Amino acid sequence: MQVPKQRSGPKQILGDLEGEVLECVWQRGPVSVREVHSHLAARREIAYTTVMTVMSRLAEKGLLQRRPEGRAFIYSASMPRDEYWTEVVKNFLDGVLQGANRPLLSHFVESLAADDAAQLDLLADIIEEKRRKRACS
Amino acid sequence: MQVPKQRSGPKQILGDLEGEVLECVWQRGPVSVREVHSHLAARREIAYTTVMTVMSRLAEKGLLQRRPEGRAFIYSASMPRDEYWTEVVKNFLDGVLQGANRPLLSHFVESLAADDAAQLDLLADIIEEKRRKRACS
DNA sequence: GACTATCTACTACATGACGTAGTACTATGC
DNA sequence: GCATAGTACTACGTCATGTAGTAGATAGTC
Repeated sequence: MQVPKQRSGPKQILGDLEGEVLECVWQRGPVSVREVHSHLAARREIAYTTVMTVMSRLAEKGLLQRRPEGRAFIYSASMPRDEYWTEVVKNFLDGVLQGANRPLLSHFVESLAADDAAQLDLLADIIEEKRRKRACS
Repeated sequence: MQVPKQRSGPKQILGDLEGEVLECVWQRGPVSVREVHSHLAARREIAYTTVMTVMSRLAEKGLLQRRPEGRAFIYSASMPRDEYWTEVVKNFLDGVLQGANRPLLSHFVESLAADDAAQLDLLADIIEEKRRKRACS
């Protein structure tokens, strides 16, 4: 039995191409449509106007900002990658962590430790802090 | 600037009605379409066949299982709520926690503590465990 | 000026997911 | 036979996303 797959990375709550575009803007921005298109087209065929439409829609959604420069628009991300992800995770966790159980927390810690053991230490520090703060109130 | 809203609860990766149906099956299952329909219809107008379709689709997706009983089907959830949520969160976090940073972790801990301070202790325990395990290897 | 390249605005289509729900058919009970 | 109950089948609308062509305007080059 397969649980429906959550998408990962910036694609989380965006379409695949949207996520790819956003990632590109984070890495290279401020950028024009042409630049993003060049970058994407290096790997596959995609029409210029497809890229342009997606960027325009992302701007409508507020994830990208744009300013005119000559005849073109220059796009930048509306928030840094870290900030975006913090918000995404925040929203997700706020809805889910009520009644978190041990297997869930266990998995969370494992995911963290798998990447970088320093994260575990960081998390432990944060928790100590919070518990200290709690003990004082 | 508003980050697109993540949906919360069982609705996370399902539609609204799908999530509601799944929740109903968890609470009352094994159930027939009629029972789920009665429960949902208590609060608003909804056609029997709408409920039936949604349940049928959830079964196709593998989230519900069904067995014939007389002319009807009896539906059950394919996995318990906890298990489902663990999987959902697992998939989400696996894609996101690479390069987790301090603000993100801070928020995570805060979300946890806001609900139930016991969770913080539980998490601290789990971390200690993992760090001990790490120190032994 | 003509031509070419570049860019956006405008437009449109397809697909899939989801919610919605009626109709037809069948089986069962009275 | 009639009424009820249940599924199969069917269909439609909306929305999000990916896809991309065309038209028109602008700028640069010859």
